[in-house]
Amino acid sequence: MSVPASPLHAPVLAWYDRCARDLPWRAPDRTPWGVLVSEAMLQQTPVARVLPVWREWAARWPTPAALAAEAPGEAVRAWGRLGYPRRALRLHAAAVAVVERHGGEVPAAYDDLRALPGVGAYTAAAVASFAFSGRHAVVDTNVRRVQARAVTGAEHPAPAQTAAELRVAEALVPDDAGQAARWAVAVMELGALVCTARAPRCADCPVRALCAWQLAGRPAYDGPPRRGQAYAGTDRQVRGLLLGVLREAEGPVPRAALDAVWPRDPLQRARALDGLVADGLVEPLEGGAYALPGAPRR
DNA sequence: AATTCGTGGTT
DNA sequence: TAACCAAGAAT
Repeated sequence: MSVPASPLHAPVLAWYDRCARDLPWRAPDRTPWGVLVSEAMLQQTPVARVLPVWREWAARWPTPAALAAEAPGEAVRAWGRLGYPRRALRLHAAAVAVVERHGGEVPAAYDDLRALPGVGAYTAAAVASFAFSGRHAVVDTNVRRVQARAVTGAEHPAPAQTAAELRVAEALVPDDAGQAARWAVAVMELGALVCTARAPRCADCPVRALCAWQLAGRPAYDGPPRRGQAYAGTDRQVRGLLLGVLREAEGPVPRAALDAVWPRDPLQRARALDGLVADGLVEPLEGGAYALPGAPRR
């Protein structure tokens, strides 16, 4: 029997039991691989856009071995418009690594997960917690925001994660591993549904009475300015346009078809294409055509 | 440690 | 409408 270490635990856990979304990667029949796929897709991409793609992947590649047997370009193609397509490449590489290093089973240990391509501190902790009920501090943008408000009393967390934040998160992890896993998913869900960045639904918050930000009178954010993400006209936009052509094409695409999507700046276009090739997202073929990456040669 | 890396919905 | 924001990772 574990004693709650924080008054936040009970209300947040009760709220989660009542209000949690019914997401397929939380279903009883989920697999660790399905959890890992969901976490990769959810890095910087909203749940609503991940759902249909995740279902497609779950049906097509139900195991790491199934994905590992495909050409990496198929993962990039099936990634669709989720954004940051390097994630698709890394997830494919992670599947290969799981087959080679772990006999095709997604590992449960944090360090083994963290060593997989595309798996950073957050994702390793999330998979270890959600798929294996491991005891870890799972700190994403939602958790950072909930902590900033409920614990620290600030409207927004600092632009980058601090050591102090991690200490707060670790101090909040319940002693019992099963409870820790429930807490991890619950506090994250609270940040996603109630303690949102722009217009928090404080009237629906289970810890409103305990929230340091509420008790301080909801002071406005006074930290360093948070930079936005420019997109129009950037290399990222050009890369997206180029890769979009290759994704939609059945086979190799002539150079001219790529040139057509960004005619106004050949220099930038070349830089973007070179970058895609350097990242392994695009393969130059003999004869001047381009394609999504095929099976690695050995 | 600061940048780079997509895409689209919301306000 | 332009800005903001979304379960980050790698370098």
